[in-house]
Amino acid sequence: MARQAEAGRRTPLTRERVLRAAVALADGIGIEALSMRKLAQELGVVPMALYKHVANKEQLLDGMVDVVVGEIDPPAPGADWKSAVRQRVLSARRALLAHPWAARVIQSRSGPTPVVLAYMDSVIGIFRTGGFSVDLTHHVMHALGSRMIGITQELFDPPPGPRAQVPAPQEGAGEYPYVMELAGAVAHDKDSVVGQGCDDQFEFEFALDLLLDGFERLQRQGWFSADHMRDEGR
Amino acid sequence: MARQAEAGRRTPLTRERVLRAAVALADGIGIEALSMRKLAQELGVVPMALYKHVANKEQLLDGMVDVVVGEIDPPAPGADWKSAVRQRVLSARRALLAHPWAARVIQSRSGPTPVVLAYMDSVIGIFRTGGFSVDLTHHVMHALGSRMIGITQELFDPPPGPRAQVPAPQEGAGEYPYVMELAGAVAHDKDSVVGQGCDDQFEFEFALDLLLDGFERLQRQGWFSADHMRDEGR
DNA sequence: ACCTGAACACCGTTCAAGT
DNA sequence: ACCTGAACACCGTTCAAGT
Repeated sequence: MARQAEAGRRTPLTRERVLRAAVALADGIGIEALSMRKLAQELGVVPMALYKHVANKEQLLDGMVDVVVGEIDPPAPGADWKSAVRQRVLSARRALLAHPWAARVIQSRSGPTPVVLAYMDSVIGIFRTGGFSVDLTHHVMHALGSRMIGITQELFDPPPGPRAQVPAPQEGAGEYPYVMELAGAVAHDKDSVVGQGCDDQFEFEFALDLLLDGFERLQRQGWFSADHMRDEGR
Repeated sequence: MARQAEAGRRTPLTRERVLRAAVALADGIGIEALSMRKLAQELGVVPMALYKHVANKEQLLDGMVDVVVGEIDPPAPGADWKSAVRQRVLSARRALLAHPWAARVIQSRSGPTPVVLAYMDSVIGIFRTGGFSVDLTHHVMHALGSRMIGITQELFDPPPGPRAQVPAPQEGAGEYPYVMELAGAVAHDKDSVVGQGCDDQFEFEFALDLLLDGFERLQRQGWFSADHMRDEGR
């Protein structure tokens, strides 16, 4: 840390350097612990110096998201829409998994940065050139939601340490019979993988493929949203 | 506010009263602005008095989630699994929409409270009594993710004010051609609803039904996860 | 034994004073 | 003109002093 601070005093501060340091710091100490003050310290700089390169903390977080989104592989040329989308989304997931804070930060943003917008544009483009109507593309993009960028929308964040999200077997066995049945079966299934709960990659692909298969079915049958609207009002 | 503070001094503080006040305050001023200090002030009480009823702010947020989840309608008896799940999830969505901060707070929790666990148990129960295997139930619960509790997994939070998430038509028209095409079509489609962007309810039900239809198909064909595992390792 | 005010260790950001 | 230290207006929570 002392060495980094010293290097920081030599090399001039740039937006790029600020963002990369912020990403590394968040990787290290977690996003909640990341503060302007600590980031400045890490760069061997007075806190106010950061405000020359980012307007405020919100803009810092935007920039950090851009760094992570920049790590997503470019789209594979010449693939059919289904495997192209699949590949893109799974690559996004890999990028996000490398930065545990990224999914949460992306979701806390109130709007997309140009970099994120470009990513979305490319995914939309895959559907459109794959034969999807504008209408259907619109709805499938909503259906993908943040899964489009590799985010698993689980109900609870994966606990950082060893799994202990479900109450111990004896307690709650009567109150939550179905939860216990399910938890028991999962534990038995995966007892080769010590301490691990569910196979998150499998679950992610399961849901993704379910959606992609659904999209394919709708596209083939020429689905159009007007067919499904319930009355004039909408 | 002065009247509330006075009433607060009379009525003894209870966990219930603290939680209800916190929910009302978050509804009013937003979750970011909710602080232990402001909540205490609203109740006409010194900040430290709150710590008699909630251990810390995390536990306060847990309690607030429980209040919202308590507003979800009980399961409809005698319905088939598909409409029972559908009804439950849409009711959860109604409850969450009444408290704009709720979805974000639920997702920030690291584990389920007993109240949330009971909700999950009831949804799992619908699938199990509807003929789903433990295995398939496990995977469809993951596929539903937080949609199970009515959360729309959009990439960005719905902007509070009038929509302006996409850059103005002239700028970025060349850089994001597919985004612009889609945004243009949506704007044209819904120009009866002034200022509104997408029909969030329609999008939510579109994705939900896509998933439920997929679940039904898998259940009918006796899907089993082992068929789809790629190698021994998992 | 209970309650509570002051204090602690932080924040992000402003701003005026110094170079 | 630039840079930066001190200050402002907050946090959640601790803790010792007062009743």
